[in-house]
Amino acid sequence: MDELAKLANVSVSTVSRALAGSTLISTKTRERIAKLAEEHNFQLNEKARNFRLKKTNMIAVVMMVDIKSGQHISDMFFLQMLGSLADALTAQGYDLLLTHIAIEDMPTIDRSRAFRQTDGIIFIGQGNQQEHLNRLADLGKPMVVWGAELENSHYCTVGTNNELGGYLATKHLLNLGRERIAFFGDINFPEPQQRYSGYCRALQEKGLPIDKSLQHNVPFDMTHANTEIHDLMQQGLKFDAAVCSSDLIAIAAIDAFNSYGVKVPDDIALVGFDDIALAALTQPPLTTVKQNITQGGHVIVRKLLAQINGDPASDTILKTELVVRRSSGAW
Amino acid sequence: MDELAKLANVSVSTVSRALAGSTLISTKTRERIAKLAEEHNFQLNEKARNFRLKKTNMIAVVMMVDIKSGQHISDMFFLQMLGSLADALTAQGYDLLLTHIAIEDMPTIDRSRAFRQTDGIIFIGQGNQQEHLNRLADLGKPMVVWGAELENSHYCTVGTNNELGGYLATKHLLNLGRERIAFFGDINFPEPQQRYSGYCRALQEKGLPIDKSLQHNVPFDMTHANTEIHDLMQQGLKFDAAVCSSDLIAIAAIDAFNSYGVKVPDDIALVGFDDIALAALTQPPLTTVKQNITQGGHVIVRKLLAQINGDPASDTILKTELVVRRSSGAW
DNA sequence: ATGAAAGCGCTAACAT
DNA sequence: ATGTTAGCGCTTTCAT
Repeated sequence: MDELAKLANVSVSTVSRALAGSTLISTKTRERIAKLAEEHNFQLNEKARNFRLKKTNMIAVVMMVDIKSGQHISDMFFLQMLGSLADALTAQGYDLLLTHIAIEDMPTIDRSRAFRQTDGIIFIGQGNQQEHLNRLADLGKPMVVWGAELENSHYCTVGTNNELGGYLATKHLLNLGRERIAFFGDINFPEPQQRYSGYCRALQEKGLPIDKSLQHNVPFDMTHANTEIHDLMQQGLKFDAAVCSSDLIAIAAIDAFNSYGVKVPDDIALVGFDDIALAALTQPPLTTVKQNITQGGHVIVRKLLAQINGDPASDTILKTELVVRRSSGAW
Repeated sequence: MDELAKLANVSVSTVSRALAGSTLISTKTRERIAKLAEEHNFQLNEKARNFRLKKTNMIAVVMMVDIKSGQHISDMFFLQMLGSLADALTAQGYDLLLTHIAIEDMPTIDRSRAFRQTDGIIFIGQGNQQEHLNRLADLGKPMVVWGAELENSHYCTVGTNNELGGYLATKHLLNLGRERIAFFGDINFPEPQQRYSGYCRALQEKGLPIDKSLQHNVPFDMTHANTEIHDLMQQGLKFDAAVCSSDLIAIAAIDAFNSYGVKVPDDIALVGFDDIALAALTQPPLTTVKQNITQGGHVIVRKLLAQINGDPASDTILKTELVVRRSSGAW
């Protein structure tokens, strides 16, 4: 910048202002400097700028990783969300710092570079870490969490209407004449829990009892989910339909059922959750509750930037709908 | 840090050195300062540090996005790789800056913050952008590309033995008595191209002719792949096996085949590529060429850090193997 | 409309 | 073993 100033026969301040597009500088000088910068391929030093402005123009996105499985909370869904966030952030001039954190390390996340070196932080999924997330939010860091809206959370959440999703899925199966409907999803986690609430509401509305033996805490990781559902079949669990807390769980279920000669949808009708691209191409294709990922990513970024600008940000619950394909036996 | 210095009755330099663990400082003082820092919850200002050291401790990971489809080059595989890279980088004290770039923007990537604000850059997949990648490498930026090793590339590549993978897949099918083997993968891209070479070698070894009508430039995006394979079936392409350039293409193929009443593996035997977690749970489960993603991520990071430290980094071709499951009809 | 000068928080060469 | 000092490249207040 110093060199540019010499070349243009002005001071560094003028160059700085010109490059920043300040109206204090005459249009002529501004253009002259812009041209020189271009010619000499001058690149502003971002590190110095960030340092001076105490900004980073970076947002951390945290993927929590399960200790046991070593797997991401929600594979393909997560990737699509990441793409959507990357797009939305780029459009706003922010970069995306991706952080891979084991759940066990959550207590010390506020000391991590990812936390300190960014202007805001996004969590995709809150796991069962509400307490830690509350603590972080109390530190005053701009923060948005994708997932279920919770009663006593101190942070801004954006998520699908999980309760409605669970309700729609279950009602769909009930309308098709299924009566013993299993629920596969870990209700110790907020999102599956809300989906389970919707499941219960649909049953109650129909005057059916809630049979707790039909709910199973199947994990999100598809390999482990598969093992778990195998075990259930082994134990002789009887049911004619299942609501799954993710599409990958549904896929894991189809495989487990096949091992026991149980056909989807004839013997067991299935509904998934997410509507990832894969859902349309499984055998059979999945009836599933759609989460609007693109919209979700954009809303998350909007809420986060609002906070960075000092504005309050309210929770958002996105609309959802059922996508009917063959796995539920509707046709 | 100024405050800490006052509290400890030493100079800032002493604090700086103590916190950096310099042996110049007596153990006693060092411990005293460490304790004070802890007590007062002192956090070193990374922005200032990075500025001063002209380092960022950040590595950019670029995901190229296809203009046409708006889809990532290779969904699930990509996510697993991302996780592996995030782990390896974190272990080395680096953060991961994720960049989502449309292929059309490759010409200007060297002006992006992602490029200028990081100590190194990783590309997952080189698409057909070899020229641009060469140009970037010539700029002297530490850089590693996951993908095929190419004759005239100026950059360091790490990748699977694609040729061998294609060979193993094809030979496996030939050994099972299949003779009209299709190849699904876009050979305008280096990796599918090398896999196709292996395919050709296996056929030639067996004394069979290369029938170009059996090779089709099916895209990586599974939805588009599905459409494409539908078309091929419609056109009445006759074959009894297929080597697919990714597991997702294989899954898309199974769905397309099912629409025409064609059964896998009875009517058509199938081999995929990647061995993503999903491959074991599709219907039928996929025989596939395994890419060792975890190892790949670690090697990429090692090669990149070598470059950052000024050492030369050579290309690496990782071992690969065939994982046999039901889709190839071996049992 | 432009320039001079201070300073962001840290590190490191140089001095003691 | 510790302190003094300069300076990284930029923005911005204050002066002109």
